[in-house]
Amino acid sequence: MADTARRPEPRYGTRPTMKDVAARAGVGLKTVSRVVNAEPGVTPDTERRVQEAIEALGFRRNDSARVLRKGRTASIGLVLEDLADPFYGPLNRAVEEVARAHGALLINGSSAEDPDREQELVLALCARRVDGLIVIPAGHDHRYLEPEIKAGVATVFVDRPAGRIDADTVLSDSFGGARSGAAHLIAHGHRRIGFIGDQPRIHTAIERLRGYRTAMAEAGLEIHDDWVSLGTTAPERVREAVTAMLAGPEPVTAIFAGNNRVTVTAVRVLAAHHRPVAFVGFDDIELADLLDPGVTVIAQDAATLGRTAAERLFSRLDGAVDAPSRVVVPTRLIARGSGEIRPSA
Amino acid sequence: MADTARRPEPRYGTRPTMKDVAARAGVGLKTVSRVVNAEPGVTPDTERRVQEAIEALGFRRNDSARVLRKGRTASIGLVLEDLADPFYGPLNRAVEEVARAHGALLINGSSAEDPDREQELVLALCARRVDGLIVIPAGHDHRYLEPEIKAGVATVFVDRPAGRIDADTVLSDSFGGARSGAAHLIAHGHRRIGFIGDQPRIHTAIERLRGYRTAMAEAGLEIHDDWVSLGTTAPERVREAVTAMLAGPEPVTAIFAGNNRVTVTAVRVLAAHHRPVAFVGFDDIELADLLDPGVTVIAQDAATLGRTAAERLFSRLDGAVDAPSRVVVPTRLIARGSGEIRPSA
DNA sequence: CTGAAAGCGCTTACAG
DNA sequence: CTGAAAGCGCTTACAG
Repeated sequence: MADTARRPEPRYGTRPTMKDVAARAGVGLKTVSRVVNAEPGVTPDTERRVQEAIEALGFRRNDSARVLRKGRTASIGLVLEDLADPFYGPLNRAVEEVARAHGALLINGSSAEDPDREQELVLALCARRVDGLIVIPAGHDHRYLEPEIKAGVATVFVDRPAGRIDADTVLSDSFGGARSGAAHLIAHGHRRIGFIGDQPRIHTAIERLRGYRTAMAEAGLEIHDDWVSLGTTAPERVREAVTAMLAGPEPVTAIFAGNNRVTVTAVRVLAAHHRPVAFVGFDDIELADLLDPGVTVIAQDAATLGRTAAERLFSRLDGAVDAPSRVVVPTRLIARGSGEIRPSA
Repeated sequence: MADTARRPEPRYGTRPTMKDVAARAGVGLKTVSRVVNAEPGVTPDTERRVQEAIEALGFRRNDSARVLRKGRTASIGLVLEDLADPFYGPLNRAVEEVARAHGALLINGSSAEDPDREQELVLALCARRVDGLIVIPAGHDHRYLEPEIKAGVATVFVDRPAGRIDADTVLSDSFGGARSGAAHLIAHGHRRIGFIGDQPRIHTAIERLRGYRTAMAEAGLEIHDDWVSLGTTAPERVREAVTAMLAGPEPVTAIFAGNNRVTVTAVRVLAAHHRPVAFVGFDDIELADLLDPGVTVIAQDAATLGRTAAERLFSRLDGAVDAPSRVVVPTRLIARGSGEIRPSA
C-alpha cells in the first residue's frame, strides 16, 4: 500500500527476492541461486550464510520468474465439461496424479458444454504457457488450436475427439458399449427399446446412438421414430422423454440411457411407473447395486481415461514425435437386475 | 530442436514475441503493447499494421511474463482432499465460477488427507505466486503459511478450520447437523444409537461426534463404548464397524454415519441385514431417495461452501482488511424413510 | 568456488 | 501519437 519505501526493508505485501538474500548474506546473486537450486560448488560456510539469510527474510523463490526464464511452466491445463459432474472426478484425479509424478501443477476449468467458453479457457491457458493441455471438447472445430500446437503446446483430447484437427485422443468405446447394452436388452426378449441420449452435437451421444441402432439392426428390429430422443440432460427434458416413450398404445418395454445424467432421472421416473420396464444405462453410478432392481449399466473407466491421456501428454512433453494416436478404452457391462427384466406383454 | 537460427524466422516450438511483432510491423515495442492491451493513443493505421503482424506471426501474449511485471498472477489455488470425491465437485465448480467472474484461473490439487502433501502443494502454489488460496486442510498446524499470508497471499479455509493460525474460515454446521440427526433418531424411539465417523484427526469428524453425544446427553441417554467407531472411510473398515454394532445381545437399533463415504458403505451393509435398522447419514448422496427405504440425511450445501469461501477470498484481494471471519453454513435434515424406522424390539 | 552481465517477454515511467 | 530505457525475479553463459 504505502509505496514510499525504496526497498531497504521488505514491506508488508512485498516479498524478498534473491537480490535481497544476496545483499543480506553478502554474496552474489548467482550464489543464492546455486543454494536455492542445490547446485554444487558452494562452500559449506557460504551456503550456511545464504540459508540463514533465506530464513531470516522468509524468502521463497518466485517460480513464475523462474519459469519465464526456463521456458517451461511445469503446469498443464485440463478443460472438462463440468467440475461438479461426478463422472469427471476420477478422471480429474487421475490426471492430477500423473501431473504430480511429473512435478507439474494442474489448472482446471469447466467449458459448461459451451464451445466459446471452451475456446476462451483453452486460449487463456495457452497464454499462461501451460506445457500441455488435456481437453474434453465441447466444440467441433479446434483449428483455433493449431498455432498453439505448432508453437509447442502438447494437446490430448479425452472422452470426445477433436474437431477438424489431428491430435492424440483417448476415448471410451461408446459405440461398442452401447451396442452391447442394447443387445443385452434384445437378448432378454425386448423388441421395442427406447434410446434417450445427450445432445446430438456431442460425439459420445451420436456414437452411443449408433451402437444402439446397430444392435437393433443386427437383430432385424425396426426402430420407431418415437423411440429415440436426444437433447439436454436436464431432468425435465429426460422426464418428458421417458414419460412419452411409456405412453401410448405401443409403449417401449425397455430403455437405454445415453449417460449418467440421463440414467439418474430415468431411473427415478421408472421407479414411479406402474409397470416394470427394463433399463440399461451408460456410465456406472453410485449405489446402482442397491436400487430395486439393481441398475444394469455399461461402465466406463474414467480414471483410466484420465491416466492414459495424461501419460500420453507427458510422453509428448518428453519428446515423443510419433503420429497422433487414438486409444479406445473398453467399457464393461454390469448386470444388476434392471437390464434382465423381460417384457411384460 | 535445431537451435541454430538466430531468430529471423520463428522456428517450430518457439513463439513470436512482442519484439517480433514490432519488428514486422515496423513500430516500437510499446506500440505493440498498446494495441495488444487495447490502450488508447494509437492511429488506426498503426493499429492495423500491428494487428496484421500479430495475425501473420500467430502472436499470443505471454501472460506469464505480463504477470511477472504486474505483480498479480490472476490465479488462485484450491487444495482439497480428493478431486475424485463427489462431495467436492460442486464446491470446486462454485469456486471456479467465482474465480472466472474475477478473471482468475484455478489451480487444483488433492491433499489425499496427508498433511505433508497439503503443505507441499500449498507452498508450491505460493511459489507460483497465486493471488489467493482456498484450503480444505488435512493438517492441524498451518503456521507454515504465516510468512506467505504476511507476504500478501489471501487465504481462506473451507470445510475445516485452520490449525494454530487465525484465518478466514467457512464451515458447515457439523455440530448442529449431527445433533439434529441424532435427535431425529431419538425422537423416533431409539435409545441404542451407533455413530460411525471419519478419523478423529479430522475436525468435522469430531464435531459431528460431539453433536451426536450432545443429542444423546440431552435425551438423558448413555453411550456405550461399542457404539462409537471412528476411523478411515475405507469400505472394509466401515463394514466391520457396522457389523460389530449390529452383533451381540444388545445391538444398536439405529446408526448415524459421519459422512458420505461412510453412508455409502453403511447403507450397503444395512440392505443385507436381516432386520431393519434406522439410519441417518451426514451428506446427501445421489439416488438416496430411490433406495428402499429412502436414506434420511443431513445435507450440506457444498456449492454455498465453495462460493462463500471464494467470495471472501476475492473481497480480501480487493482490499478488505477486517478481522478474519468465520462463516457457518447451515445443514438441512431430509427425511426419506430410513431415519423414521422405529426400533423393532 | 564465486559473481557480473545479459536475457526470458512483458509493463512502467518518461521523454519526445 | 510513439518509443527507448529500465525493471519484474529469476537463469544462462561466461569469466575469473
